[in-house]
Amino acid sequence: MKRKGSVSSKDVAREAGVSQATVSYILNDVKGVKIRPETRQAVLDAIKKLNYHPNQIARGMKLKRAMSIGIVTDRNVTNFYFMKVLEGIRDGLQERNYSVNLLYNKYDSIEDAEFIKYYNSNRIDGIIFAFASVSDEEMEYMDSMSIPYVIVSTHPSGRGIGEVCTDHLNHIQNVVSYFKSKGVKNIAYAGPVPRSAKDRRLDVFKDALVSHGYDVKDELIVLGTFDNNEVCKAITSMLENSDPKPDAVLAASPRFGMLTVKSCHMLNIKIPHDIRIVAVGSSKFFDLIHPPLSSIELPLYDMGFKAAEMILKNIDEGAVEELSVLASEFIIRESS
Amino acid sequence: MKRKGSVSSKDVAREAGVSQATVSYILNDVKGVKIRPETRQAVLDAIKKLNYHPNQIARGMKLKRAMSIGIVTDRNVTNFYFMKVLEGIRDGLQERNYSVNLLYNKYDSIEDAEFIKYYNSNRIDGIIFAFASVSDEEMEYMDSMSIPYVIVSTHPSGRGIGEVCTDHLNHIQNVVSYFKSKGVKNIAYAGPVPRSAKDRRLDVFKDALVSHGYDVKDELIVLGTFDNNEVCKAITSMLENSDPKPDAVLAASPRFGMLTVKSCHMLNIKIPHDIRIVAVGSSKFFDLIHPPLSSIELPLYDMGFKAAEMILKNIDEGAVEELSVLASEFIIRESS
DNA sequence: CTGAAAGCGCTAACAC
DNA sequence: GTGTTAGCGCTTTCAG
Repeated sequence: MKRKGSVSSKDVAREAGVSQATVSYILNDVKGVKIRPETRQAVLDAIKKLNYHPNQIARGMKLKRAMSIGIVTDRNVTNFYFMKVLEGIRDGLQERNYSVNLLYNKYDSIEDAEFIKYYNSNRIDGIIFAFASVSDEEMEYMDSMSIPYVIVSTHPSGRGIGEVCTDHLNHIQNVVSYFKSKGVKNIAYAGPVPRSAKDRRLDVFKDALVSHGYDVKDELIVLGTFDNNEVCKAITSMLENSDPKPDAVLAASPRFGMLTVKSCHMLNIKIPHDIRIVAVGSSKFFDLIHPPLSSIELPLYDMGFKAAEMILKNIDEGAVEELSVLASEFIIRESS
Repeated sequence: MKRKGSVSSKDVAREAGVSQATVSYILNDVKGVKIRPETRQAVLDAIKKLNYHPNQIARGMKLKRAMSIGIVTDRNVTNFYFMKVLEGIRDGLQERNYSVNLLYNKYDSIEDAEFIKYYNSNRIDGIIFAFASVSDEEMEYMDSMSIPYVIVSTHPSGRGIGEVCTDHLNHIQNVVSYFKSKGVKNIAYAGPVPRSAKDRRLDVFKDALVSHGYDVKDELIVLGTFDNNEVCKAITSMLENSDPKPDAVLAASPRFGMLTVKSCHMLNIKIPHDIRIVAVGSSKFFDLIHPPLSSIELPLYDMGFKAAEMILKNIDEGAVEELSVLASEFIIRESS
């Protein structure tokens, strides 16, 4: 399959009666180089006429840039987050003419991780880990190879630099406070088993309880697995058997939010009449269920956009930017 | 930011005491070229020792290939589908060392659509439209420029070649038949206003009704917009006011499935006791609600994978493959 | 202000 | 079997 027109800057130069260099100068707005207006116009006309498009591969070759960023995520990434973040990343990169190269985080030995290979073979100039689990080993390795990367995640990875996350934990206080203002007596928690000490959701929740004069009752805390059925069982069991019964639940993630609602439906518990529910996280789906689920919405698009800015800055200047914490928002829908 | 090692095939050649060409031959397993085992080994050793990775940009430059495929989708693509398709595409491309370049379908004039620009500037070698709306104008333009592209969608675009879709329509018959076997008297339909004559869901549904001896009752057909609230209103209104009332609903998409369930919850209609529901389409979310929603599951991963194969074939051989129709599956969960 | 020429890392004739 | 060499399309000194 041959490429159609394939007109090069050489063709443009010939057509305009100038040299290739001049074309390049004009195209890249090289500073310190002044081009006579009529020359510029001639070149511009030639470009139009020939429908010329600079070959980015060749450009990348010369500049030793792939003009592309690897976005790595886990397989089966929770759909709740990913697309919106990707949109932000895309737009952020687009402004500087970088493109999105989607990769997955799966490998046996770190040396032959896909994203490392891609970097080594010059296919990407840097990496954004988008809600992927990044191990200390990985970070160490990347640092040692001085591969530019940025991590976007709900909570800080501990790296401290080149990292985008949100302040959603702050809102847990607000949620508890909101529950209290509604006269809630017993607040339950449903969330995943913390996979690392960095995940502060449960701790913050407990603190919030205490600071609002609630007791911390372990039987009102459900820590679930990846298995939806098991989680449901755990939640329904808590809902039925605990004493006292909760009249509010904080769900630590979108999935747990959905499953809490599901559990209530199964037990015929009325939301928000019998029990109020708020989920941490964003999802379009919160509007597709009854009642619409209140939540702490993450600034997903902005997180992606910011991550894009960061990685480009990192690549350009070797600049290591601080941790960037973006504001989330407590949105009250009908479930609370 | 300088690149770390940046060792080239020239370095490998020097290290192994051979020429660059030999290195290239070995790396690419060029047919018709025999290499002495010890030479090969020496080169392989040198590669290991120097930690050499071929520069794909340079390679692409020589081969006039970007080694990358543009995946275009609509902004705000429904998360229901996209990630899984993407996974299939990725894996399909990966096998041949092509990568995924994510693009959005948004432009004023087709000539400066992002995907056209990307193609023209050699950043992508072909395009996969993944659940993006592709207009006739677009197809015409792409064909006239002989840009390789493949369309993956639920229903045929009408192009007839270079296209991946599913046989989910066939299952609509099965669903109606299933409803009948359960003694259902009145089947309603909830789906989006058909945006093109290519969308045969409603027609097929009507045919299925007739062929199973049901009457087609217009008041049991709800055609909704993109606005979730409006859709809910329309469905609840149908549920409450139609005479006779439906005791089953076929929802034409995941979103309409979710909204039908929501409407029932709002009206306190018991599923599946009072009404049975089946949705066309796939979503992880069907398991996160009560009751889990029966559905016609699309082979999303396979669709992506197939699309990847197709586009590569198209690029390599200029081969235009036929329409590929993959099998979907009627999965009965608890809602029906 | 503009042009000539070198070279990025790789592949593919064509030599030997 | 393996080496020589000529570019791919672009940017960028360095001359003029």
